[in-house]
Amino acid sequence: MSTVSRVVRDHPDVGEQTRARVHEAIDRLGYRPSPIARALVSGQTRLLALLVSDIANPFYPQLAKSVEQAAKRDDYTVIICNTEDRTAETRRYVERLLRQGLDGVIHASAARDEKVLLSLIEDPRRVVFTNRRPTSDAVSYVVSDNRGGAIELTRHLLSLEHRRIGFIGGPSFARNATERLDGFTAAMAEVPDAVPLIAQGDFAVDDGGRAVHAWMDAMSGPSAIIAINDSVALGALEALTARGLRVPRDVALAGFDGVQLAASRVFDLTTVDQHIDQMGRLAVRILLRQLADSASDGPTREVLPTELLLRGSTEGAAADWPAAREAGAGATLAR
Amino acid sequence: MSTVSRVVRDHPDVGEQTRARVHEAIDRLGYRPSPIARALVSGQTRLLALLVSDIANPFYPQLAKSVEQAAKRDDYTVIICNTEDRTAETRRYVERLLRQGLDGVIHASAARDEKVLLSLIEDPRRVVFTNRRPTSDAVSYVVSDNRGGAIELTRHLLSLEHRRIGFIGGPSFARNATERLDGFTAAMAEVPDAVPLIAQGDFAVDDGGRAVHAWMDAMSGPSAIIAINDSVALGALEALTARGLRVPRDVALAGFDGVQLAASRVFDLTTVDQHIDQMGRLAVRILLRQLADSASDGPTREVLPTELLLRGSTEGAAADWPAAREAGAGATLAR
DNA sequence: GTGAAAGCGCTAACAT
DNA sequence: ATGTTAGCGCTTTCAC
Repeated sequence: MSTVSRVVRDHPDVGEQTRARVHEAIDRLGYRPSPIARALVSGQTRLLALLVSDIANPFYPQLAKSVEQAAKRDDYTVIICNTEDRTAETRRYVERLLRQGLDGVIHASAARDEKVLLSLIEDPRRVVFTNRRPTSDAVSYVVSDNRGGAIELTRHLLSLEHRRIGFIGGPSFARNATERLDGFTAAMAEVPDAVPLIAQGDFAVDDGGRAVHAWMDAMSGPSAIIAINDSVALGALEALTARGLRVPRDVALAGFDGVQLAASRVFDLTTVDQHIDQMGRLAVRILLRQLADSASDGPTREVLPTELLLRGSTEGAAADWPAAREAGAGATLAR
Repeated sequence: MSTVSRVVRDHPDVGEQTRARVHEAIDRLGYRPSPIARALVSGQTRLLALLVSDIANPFYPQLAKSVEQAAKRDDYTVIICNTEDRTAETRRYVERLLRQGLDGVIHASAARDEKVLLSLIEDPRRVVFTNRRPTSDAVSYVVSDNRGGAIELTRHLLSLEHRRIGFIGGPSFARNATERLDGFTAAMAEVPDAVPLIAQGDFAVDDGGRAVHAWMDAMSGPSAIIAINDSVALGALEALTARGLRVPRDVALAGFDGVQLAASRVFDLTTVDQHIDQMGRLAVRILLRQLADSASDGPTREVLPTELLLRGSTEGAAADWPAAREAGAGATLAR
């Protein structure tokens, strides 16, 4: 019995021929070890949780796909958990899954739940943060260079002679949002007559619309808008369209993330590509390494470069504000 | 020990005061039963799998959300599995998860993998199909009235005087696709001079574009297009836009599913609403009932009514074909 | 009604 | 190098 166990797990202490005989018997009987029994004694289930704030945001399915693919190569199963940025949800999921024998967690939407998660898990090596940088410095993470990406994008808009630039931000508890805002602010400060307009949002499509309407109602609209992510940019595009403003002729528009949808000709949205797949794969690799090595070297911190993807929504020449504001019909899309 | 077990599971055979004493001890010691040990002996893990063909198709995240929410009310955890419509993936997932003690499966993308799944699971009461109707009649399902929805949509287009109507279909192994095609064909047959144009696709965004280009290249374009789902409609819209054709003025366009994105003003897409949330909730309810009741009444078969959502992409009057085909600039969106 | 004992399918420690 | 033994934390007979 224990010999079988040794063979199955490729333990060295087993004779050549014994191993062969056991292997023969195994696939003759169609024997499969029970992960449950194994989990009971070893405490390892090969289950990972991926925490995301909103699976309906196209960014997360893309991330989930890459995480899932990377994990399954090492025979791990990924459970996607929708936190909606609510700490209670994080707690519910993690408490439950921990009892189920969860091995590790990738948190792609660290927010106010960061401390709860860390205290629940106890061992910080069982967690990797991604997308949003954690505040704790005892834990590994893989994030994009959000600040740098925002700077690059903002400078591009400035180079197009935009001066009044609106930034539709995210919630202050999300580090990716604050870092992007920070980059925006820094880049704007480099140009004397640049006027930054800042709106608060919540990563949701509707937030984009709200911000646009508020600006335009106040007759103080920007000539270019940067949205905190591609979904919000979509909401902004909707609102602009509804008000008869054309992109990019009346208002330039850019997003952040680089979701596939943004590349669609219908949006043709300039955005900052996060290389989502790479980020997901790397997060998995780091986590699995930490789970395997008992050696406790410090946390791994990766900041991936972003890539500015120039598309039609910011194309063309300077914007002289206030933008032409013919009401009514046919809003034209990029190009 | 066994008494504790009885108390935890609300077993009747336990004295009033004993129960009280045990409860007291339980939350004094902070005792939590181990699902793993429980699974080892009972064979039940409260784990469900949700099989989907492509999590990046916005339809599935929406479905997953509703399934997940419904399941967690009964303390079940849902694992989302991306099959990409490949039987091998289904087998991999299900074999693995079964060993992990999977309790049940909701398959939202039944395809060529149907038989494999059923043979792997053995007990058909552990499976519920949704979205795509299965061929087996031994198993429960919840699907929309795809045929009826397609008929209603097609008739609407016909009532707008469209006669050449294109249908961008899905793969023949997907029952929802064939049922929709069937409805389309039936409705077209009701009108003598109606000319159905049929293209094959694969539920992906690109398929919409391919079909449009093929039709338009052949100079035989339809005046209205029905896409097999909202994603494909997006692809079609892209392609139409690229060719300088305006929706709905030059070509009317409609989708199927009712994903949130379709409601966006940027698309303003007429579509057939599947009531995704309701479908997901119902699938869970049926599955959990089957898992609980050992009584083996036959499979439950639910066909939910769809709802035609009229929006700007099919708005307005008759289309006289061939559509105006000015090349070049500014494609205008609906409204 | 309650406790004792066996055992779910493995792994780890120990003996051989 | 291999077999034996003792659990992992529960549920389930089976006595009492």
